[in-house]
Amino acid sequence: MRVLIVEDEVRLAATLQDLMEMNGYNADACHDGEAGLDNALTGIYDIIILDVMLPKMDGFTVLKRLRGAGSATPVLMLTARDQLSDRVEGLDCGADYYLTKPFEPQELLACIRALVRRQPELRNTEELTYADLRLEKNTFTLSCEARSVRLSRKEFDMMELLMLNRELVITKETLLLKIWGYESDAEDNNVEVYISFLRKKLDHLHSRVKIRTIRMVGYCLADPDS
Amino acid sequence: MRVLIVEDEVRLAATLQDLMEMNGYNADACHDGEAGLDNALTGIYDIIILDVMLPKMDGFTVLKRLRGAGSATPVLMLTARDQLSDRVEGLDCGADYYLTKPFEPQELLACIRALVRRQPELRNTEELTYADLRLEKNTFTLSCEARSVRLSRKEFDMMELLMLNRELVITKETLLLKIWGYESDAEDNNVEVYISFLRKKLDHLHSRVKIRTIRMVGYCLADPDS
DNA sequence: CGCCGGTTTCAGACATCTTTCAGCTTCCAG
DNA sequence: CTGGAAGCTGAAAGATGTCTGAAACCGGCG
Repeated sequence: MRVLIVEDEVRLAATLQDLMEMNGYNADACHDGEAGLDNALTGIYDIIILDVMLPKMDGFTVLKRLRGAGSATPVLMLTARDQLSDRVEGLDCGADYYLTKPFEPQELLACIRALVRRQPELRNTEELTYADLRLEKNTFTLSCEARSVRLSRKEFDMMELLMLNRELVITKETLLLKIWGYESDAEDNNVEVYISFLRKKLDHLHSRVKIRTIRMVGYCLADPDS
Repeated sequence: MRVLIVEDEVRLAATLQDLMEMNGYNADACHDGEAGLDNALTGIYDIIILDVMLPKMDGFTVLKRLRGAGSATPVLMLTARDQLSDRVEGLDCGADYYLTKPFEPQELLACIRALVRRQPELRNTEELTYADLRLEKNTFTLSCEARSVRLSRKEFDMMELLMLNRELVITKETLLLKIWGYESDAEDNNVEVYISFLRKKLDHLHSRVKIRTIRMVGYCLADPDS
C-alpha cells in the first residue's frame, strides 16, 4: 500500500511519512504542487494526502488536473483553512475526504483506513486468499493448509499485489513502481529475484499455486486445479 | 438515487429530506436505530445518512450490524459530538465520512456527491475472437474450447493482424512492415516461418480455423463452417 | 564491534524466441 | 511433362529474456 504525501511544510511531511511507515504503508513525500501532480499521475499510489496551500500549484488545481486525467485514486485533502467554501470546493474537485489541521494522527489513520476500505480491490481485510493460499496482513505470514512461512516486507508486498490481481497479468514495471517506488534505481532483475524467493516459499508450502511468467509482459498467479 | 436518513430529531430529518429531494435525490427518513437498520438492510439505498445518537440502537451499532451483514452502501455519519474518539470509532466501524453538526447544507451535498462519485473501474480484459478462436491480449494466449497455447511476441502480432483482418487478405509486405518494422532486413521467408508456427498451433488447438495462402498475394483466415 | 535478516548485485545457467538455411512440395506456364 | 518460381518446414545457430545461487551490502541491535 503506497501513499503519496504532498505537503510543503517539510517537517510535517516528514512526520506524516514516518507515521505512515510506522503503520505499514510505503510513503513518498514531495513539497510542491507540480511535483505532487507528476507523482500522482504515475498511478502507483493507492492514497494521496494533499495539502491545499502549496508552492507552484495549489491543491485544488492538482486535484482537478488529476481527476481530469482520469485518475480515481482516493485523495485526502489536508489544510489549515476551515472555511466551508474550501471544503465544498475540495470535495467537488474530487477529494474523498477533507481534514483540517491540526488533526490527531489517530484521526488521519482512521480516515485512511476508511478510504482504503472503500476500494474493493484493496479492501483491508485481515487476510487475503487465493486458491489454497492465505496471506495474513498483520503478521506477514503466508500459509497453505497447516504449513506457513513468514515473508519479508518486499516479499509480502509482491505477494499481495499478485494475489489482488489474481489471474490478471501484472508487469514488472508495475511491480517495480509499486514496490520500489518511482525514484528507486531497482531494475527488472530485482523483481525476478523476489519472484524466485516467492516461488521457493510456495514450493516449501506445497501449495498448488504457481507464479506464471508471461515472457516480455509480467507475472500472474495460476491455480492448476481451476 | 435513493438516500436513507436516520435521524431522531424529526424536524432536522424533515429538513434533510427536503434538501435531498430539492437536489434530485429520493429520500426516506426514519427516527430510530432499529428502523434505520431494517431499512438500510433492504439494500435499496445508495447512500445512508446516519446520526450517532439514536433511540433504541445507537448509530455505531447500526453501522456495525449493517457492515456485519455484508452491506457496502456508503454511510455518512452525522452527529453533534465532535470527540476524536467518536470520529475514529465511526470511521473504523465502516463509515465513509464523518460530519459534525452544525453543518451547512452545501457541505452535506458536497459530501454526498463525493461518496456517489466513486464507481468501480472496469476490468480491462481485452480479447479478440474469430470463429472458435479467442486471443487474449494480456497473456498472449490463443485458445479454442478448452485448449490453449501461448504465443510468442511475433506469433501474437501476426495472429492479431490476421484476426483483425478476418477474411481480408493481408500481404507479406504488410506483415513484414507491421511486425518487423520499416528498417528490418527480414524477408518473406520470416513471414512464412511464422505462418508455419501458427498453423502448427492451430492444429494443436484443433481449431477449425485455417490460414489460407493466396499465392503471390498473402494470407487470410478462413472458417470452413461459415 | 559482530551478528542478523533483509536487500541488492552479479554472473553463469537456462529457457524461449527469432533468424537462417537447405531441402522439400506445390503450382503454373510453356 | 518439365522447369522454375513461390511457398513450406525441420533443424540448427544466434539472440534475448529469465532464473537462481552466491556474495556483497546495509541498517538495526545486543
